[in-house]
Amino acid sequence: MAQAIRFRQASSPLKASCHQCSLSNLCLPLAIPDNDLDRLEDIVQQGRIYNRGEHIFDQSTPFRSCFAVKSGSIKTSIISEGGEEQVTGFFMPGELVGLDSMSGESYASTAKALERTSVCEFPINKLEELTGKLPELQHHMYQLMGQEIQNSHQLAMLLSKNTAEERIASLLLSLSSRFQRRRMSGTNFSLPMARNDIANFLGLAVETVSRVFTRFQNQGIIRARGREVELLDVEALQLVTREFSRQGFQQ
Amino acid sequence: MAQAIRFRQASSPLKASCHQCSLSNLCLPLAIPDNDLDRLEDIVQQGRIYNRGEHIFDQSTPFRSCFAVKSGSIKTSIISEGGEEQVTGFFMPGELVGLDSMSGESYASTAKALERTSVCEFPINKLEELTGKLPELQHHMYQLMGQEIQNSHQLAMLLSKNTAEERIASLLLSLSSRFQRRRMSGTNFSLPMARNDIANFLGLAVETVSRVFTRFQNQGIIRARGREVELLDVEALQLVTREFSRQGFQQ
DNA sequence: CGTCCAAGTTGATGCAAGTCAAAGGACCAC
DNA sequence: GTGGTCCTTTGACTTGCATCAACTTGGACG
Repeated sequence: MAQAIRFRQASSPLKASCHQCSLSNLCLPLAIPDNDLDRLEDIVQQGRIYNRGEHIFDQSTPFRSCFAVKSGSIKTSIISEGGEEQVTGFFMPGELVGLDSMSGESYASTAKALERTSVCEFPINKLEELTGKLPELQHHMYQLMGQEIQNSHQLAMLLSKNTAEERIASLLLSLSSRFQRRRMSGTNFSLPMARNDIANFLGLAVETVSRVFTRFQNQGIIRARGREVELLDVEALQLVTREFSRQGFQQ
Repeated sequence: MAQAIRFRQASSPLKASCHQCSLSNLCLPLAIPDNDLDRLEDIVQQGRIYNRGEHIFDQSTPFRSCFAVKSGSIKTSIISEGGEEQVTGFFMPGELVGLDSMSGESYASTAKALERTSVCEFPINKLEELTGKLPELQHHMYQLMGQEIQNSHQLAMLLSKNTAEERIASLLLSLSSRFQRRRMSGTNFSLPMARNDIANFLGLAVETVSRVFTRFQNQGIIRARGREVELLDVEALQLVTREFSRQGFQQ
């Protein structure tokens, strides 16, 4: 057992190759000129593989690293003193997890693999050091964090202003476009998360999520069997998300 | 008119003195060793004074600068295509506004003075350049942005899980502790924002906010006349915010 | 000092979504 | 196979808060 741990520690700082990674146009390398890419590779560690349900980190873990999803997907959530969970995001390959934790000693949230998932690990002290030397990378980090704030603000807007149907339509469209950016079908995909996670993320009850799914299905907007989803009428979905705003104007 | 504008531009890069600023223990200087403080002063611009209701920036303004509140207070909000507003934050002296905009060409939100307010302006290109040279400052920026993400996640949790009473109690306690950190009374203060802003921020109707205020007042927890608020029983307020979480455990 | 308009309060009513309950699936272990 | 567990769906009922409407307060201003 002690040996196993030792072995893990010793083998953990395995160098990852950003040069060969297919995600280099989505992930951090995107911000770095080719000739500096080695310097990022020098600090990246090949993370291990997590099975569905395994924690990458939780709120009691000391904050050491940010993680880029390599394959699979991750959900992050915060858990209140009382044990209440709020899902704060879903992360797909190429996306960076842990940015919200940059302000403290421990992680600010909990990250859990939604399926078999592999990650790359960026030790934060080394990453900060590097961003101090590569202005483009620093700029990119600011951009990513700014984007993260915006996402969260959008979520707040969704939660406080929109109906169940609007929230779910928004999520489906968001997932769709993110799948598409990863060269996967934007109309035919498999949800990485359970209904429960969707419900929690969107501030709804599971039953409500389920009902809206069947309602959309009956309207011929989507087709859903379990986690398999097919968007049959994207425009209709977009219309649902905007319906609310429209009311402000006409009529 | 043209002259006035010229005059403004010429006089605008007025140097602010961080050395003498009373907020140096809250604001950016907090992260900088004394002997480097000059370098921050070199890039800060003394911003102008805004009257209640004036915009510091909005979503159509090209993103150039972050602003530190010097006196007064600011609310930020995002406005959807349909014109729906979601208040995303209230900012007090020493706090930095505009971090959510670090990812785009234009500001991601709109900032409005809630009262007569003065600010310091940090041009973003110069700030980035400086954080590249001062690791402590870079670290602090990451911390601030991480904190901003966390705040927003907390808001999402509040919006999706908590009752009207819990939301308002949370806001009052948050304001209280922030006033206190600024050496003002934490139990006797004047709300900088209107009921409307509170309602919007917390995802409630104005009427609900009003009702909860009077309910708290009848219970002897607070005393409120207009914007003047007195917290009579802070523990009771804390209890309200935790009531919800408790239910998860006992009984 | 009265006028006016925005901001705040209070009451009555309706509805979207939560809660409770129970019945299917799907998947896994044995 | 068969039993168990977890996830999802569906139905019946309940409720917190929004909405609508009317009234009050307060501050700005001529």
